[in-house]
Amino acid sequence: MTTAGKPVNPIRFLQEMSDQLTLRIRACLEDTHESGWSESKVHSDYDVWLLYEGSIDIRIGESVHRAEAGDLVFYYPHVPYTASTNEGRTRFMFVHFDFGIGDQLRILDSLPLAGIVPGGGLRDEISLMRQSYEQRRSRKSGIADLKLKGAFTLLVARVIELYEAGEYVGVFPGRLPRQSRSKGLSSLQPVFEYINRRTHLPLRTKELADAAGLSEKYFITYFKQTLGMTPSQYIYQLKMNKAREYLYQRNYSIKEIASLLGYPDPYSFSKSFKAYFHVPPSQFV
DNA sequence: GCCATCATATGGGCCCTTCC
DNA sequence: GGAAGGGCCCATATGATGGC
Repeated sequence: MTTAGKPVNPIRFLQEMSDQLTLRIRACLEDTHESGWSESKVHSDYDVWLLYEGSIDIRIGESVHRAEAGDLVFYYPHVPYTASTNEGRTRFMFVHFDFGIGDQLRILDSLPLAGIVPGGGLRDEISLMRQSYEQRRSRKSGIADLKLKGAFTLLVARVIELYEAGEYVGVFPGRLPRQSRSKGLSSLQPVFEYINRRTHLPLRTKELADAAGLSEKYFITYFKQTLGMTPSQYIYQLKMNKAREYLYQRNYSIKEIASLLGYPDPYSFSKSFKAYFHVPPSQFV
């Protein structure tokens, strides 16, 4: 997890906040088009296409990108595009979805994922996705929607993983107009670093605001706008995730963990832990 | 976009008792 | 002895609102 002093990139943030992430599929359908088909659209949510057959040219601004059969196309919200088929029939699955934390439904905007992901690195995940989709379509499983969501979560996670490994970087523009006015996660980078260096100490919002170079009140508003949670909620979740890890390691007493996480005593830590996990730390593992 | 004020809610420190 | 749980109280965080 977090190493003291090490910068928190958006992927590390996703990992640390994974308990709180929500992925909501708004629509998942297949489409078939003959050559000559074209559409110009702007979506209000994330949109992924899994191309089964044929190829599609996607124009965004002045640039044109070609997706071939097997590729995945990832669109970010509010980005106008024109898609058109080439020779022969084109078949693809499209998925509209939200991916976020709390009120913030566009948490992926901090990562350059929008673009055409070569299918080679996604073969297993796409296969599972198609299988789950087919089960839902044929109503073979009573929990098909849940399986589809699981498969799609794996697929999105794999795209993020490819980006993290340096094997893929999206080339489509991907910022919401509203967010382009703000500085996003990058301006909170000093705050994440500050928090990571001091998880063993009590942290005050005022200190974090100073680290960000903002007034305390504006910092809270800005933080919540960017991450969908308040600074104290973020720190609380971070500490609880760390507490869980320490307990799994079985190397520390409750008292030691309380101290490692900046709690003045084990009572306060225990109270916080139970409020979060609904189980006292002694019974957690 | 940024900041200030104010009322209210909440977290956390401390202490004590109880339980195992 | 270590940990849980509850009560009280205070400091701090937060939300609402409005101004520049």
